[in-house]
Amino acid sequence: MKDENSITVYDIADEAGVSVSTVSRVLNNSAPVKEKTRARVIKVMDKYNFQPNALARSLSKKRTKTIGFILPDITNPFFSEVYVKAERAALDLGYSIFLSNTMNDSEVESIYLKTLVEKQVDGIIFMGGRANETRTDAAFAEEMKVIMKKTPIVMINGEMEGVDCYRVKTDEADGFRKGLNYLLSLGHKEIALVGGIKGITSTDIKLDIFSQYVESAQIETKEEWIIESGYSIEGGYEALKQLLSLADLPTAIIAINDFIAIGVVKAAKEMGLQIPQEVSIIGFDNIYLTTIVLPAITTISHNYQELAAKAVNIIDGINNNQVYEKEHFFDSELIIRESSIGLMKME
Amino acid sequence: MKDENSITVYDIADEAGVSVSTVSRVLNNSAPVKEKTRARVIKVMDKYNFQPNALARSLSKKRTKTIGFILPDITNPFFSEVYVKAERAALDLGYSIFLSNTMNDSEVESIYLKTLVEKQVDGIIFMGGRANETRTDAAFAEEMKVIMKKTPIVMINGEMEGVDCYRVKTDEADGFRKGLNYLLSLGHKEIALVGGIKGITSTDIKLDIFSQYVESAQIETKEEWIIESGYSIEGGYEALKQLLSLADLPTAIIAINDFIAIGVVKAAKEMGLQIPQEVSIIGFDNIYLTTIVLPAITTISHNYQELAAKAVNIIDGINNNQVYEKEHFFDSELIIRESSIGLMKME
DNA sequence: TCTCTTTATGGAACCGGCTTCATTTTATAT
DNA sequence: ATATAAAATGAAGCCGGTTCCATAAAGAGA
Repeated sequence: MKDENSITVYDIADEAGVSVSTVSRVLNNSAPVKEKTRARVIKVMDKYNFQPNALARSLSKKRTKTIGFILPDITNPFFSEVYVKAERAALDLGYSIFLSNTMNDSEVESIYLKTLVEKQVDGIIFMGGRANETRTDAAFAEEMKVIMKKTPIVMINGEMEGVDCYRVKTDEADGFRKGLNYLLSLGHKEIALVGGIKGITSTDIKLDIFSQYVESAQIETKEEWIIESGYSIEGGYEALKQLLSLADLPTAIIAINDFIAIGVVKAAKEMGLQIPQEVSIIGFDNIYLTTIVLPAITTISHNYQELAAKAVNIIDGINNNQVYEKEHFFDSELIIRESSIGLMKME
Repeated sequence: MKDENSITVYDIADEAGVSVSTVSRVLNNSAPVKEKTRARVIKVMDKYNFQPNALARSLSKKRTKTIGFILPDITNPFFSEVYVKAERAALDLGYSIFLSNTMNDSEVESIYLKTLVEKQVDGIIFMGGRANETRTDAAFAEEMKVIMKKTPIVMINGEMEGVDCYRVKTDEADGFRKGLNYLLSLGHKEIALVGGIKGITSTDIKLDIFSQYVESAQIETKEEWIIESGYSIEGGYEALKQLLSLADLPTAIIAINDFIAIGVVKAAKEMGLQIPQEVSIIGFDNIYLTTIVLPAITTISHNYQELAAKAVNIIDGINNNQVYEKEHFFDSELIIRESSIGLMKME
């Protein structure tokens, strides 16, 4: 008897007195096998606890049932929440996922990209980092294009100039409007927009909508109330301090994302500003942290589940010769919690 | 010219006028190649943007440069923070990681285990879930043993009865003593222990130490102050409510982990109990959430970096025929923040 | 210039599956 | 029982690398 750890189809075939073709057939149910023969083969497989070597299979099938997922930082709940949904969808379809944290290091990003391609992944899902900068360096776009010839790339909530990959995304414009409309419905008119970085898709979209509301006079704002302070808790923290140094405050703040909103809440608490009694605030993304801070933050929720599942489905589909649209939008939803209240109730 | 997406060493060899052996040599630097020849081969490779197929390489080398990482939930910062460190260590050694979220579903866990083995990973890192239940079902232990014959398994901060895999772990006993000693040094004596589940290693260790302190009369506690309420924020939340229903309160609470501590803080805020003025609290793990709540939570920090790196190094080493101890301990550190203050200052 | 090494290179088998095509076996119809 | 169609199985090559072994080329010493 051979070393039990390297049993191959040949060993199984030998002992069962059949050919490897037959073993392969029972393994994959790829063609009819007489019941008696099948039973015999299975018995031998069980005896040795046979597990086929996926490398060999993938090599010949040219499919690995593997997906690469690239994101900047999995400890960031915004990314991890999409990731787990994607992983679940992948599991259902029999895929495993190589997770690649780039930590926003473009060199690391390139290394991972290269590795994933060498490992013959069936597709790559890209989220955040360089993948959602509106403008990107030409070299990187070129890199992506070369990969796309061979491996489908799906971008989640991102857009990359000059790269025509698949994109699944929340309709952020619509979601942002939902947030704004909610504030308006509460009677707010003097609104600040906090957070973001110009040149990043998710910021640009929101800035744009905000301007439209201002132009149509639905919102009254001031230049100093639009604070471009990134995407982090610290960014929100600093922004509120900055706001508090001004002569007059808005009655409501809409944050670029939940981290910013959380930072604002944290700063408010430290500086004795009451939320929502003195200022209402609304976030974006509905990461679970919004429920553990006090007050829990009203926010806009993505359809994580659908979004992630779609990304995975596209990759699976492409590998089965299906054809997909390049762009797919998903709904968002207003999640009302405690950080925003009607203007009347305030103060 | 062939389809540019499936260039092989044979194509390179042809065009460069050498044999595949030579191409392989320049690819791996596995044997000397005359400078002129090497240059010629590299030139052709560059021309076609050649990327070797890692499947084929792994098949023949019997090494995949791939690690499987199994944990219950990557959205949980406790796990994700270790994960990213492991991923970084892996990247440095040229490994990719298959991340597998089990969501505590043992069926999913088994599927992943099977898949990872079929994909021929060079090793599996296991964290949480069934992997740290002191007692586990025999079938699962058996499953693990079969895998271990072929694939090294490293457990992080876990222990599984009857499974003699590699283990890297924080010295939780020592860490917990650090926490307890700190509270004592602040003058606390009446202390509650909140959270955990008996039968899980990290709980059992702490309960044990706590008892020792009680027996040696360093701590005065009551039966009702020891509340086994799991590992979640909700668990901490409920536990504090329970404590508040009692006739008398401890002056300090030591939580099984940071989530519990955060839940306690949240409940305290809602119920008007001042922390740390009325009760001090200390957590365990040093997840980053401890810094975003108010008051920021005093806690015990693991040496994530070292822990994760060790797990990866062991797998890499075993694959290079090195020999390692089965168990490796790492230091912890007391992180003093604002949730605990001296007994004198309280009230 | 002619052995004797040393260094470079090529040929072919191998890693462990899958798949096409040919062949044998079995079932169906006459 | 015989011709014919259908089902089951086997043989061999392929997927794309690596590596051992043998041969050829280059360099060293006499």
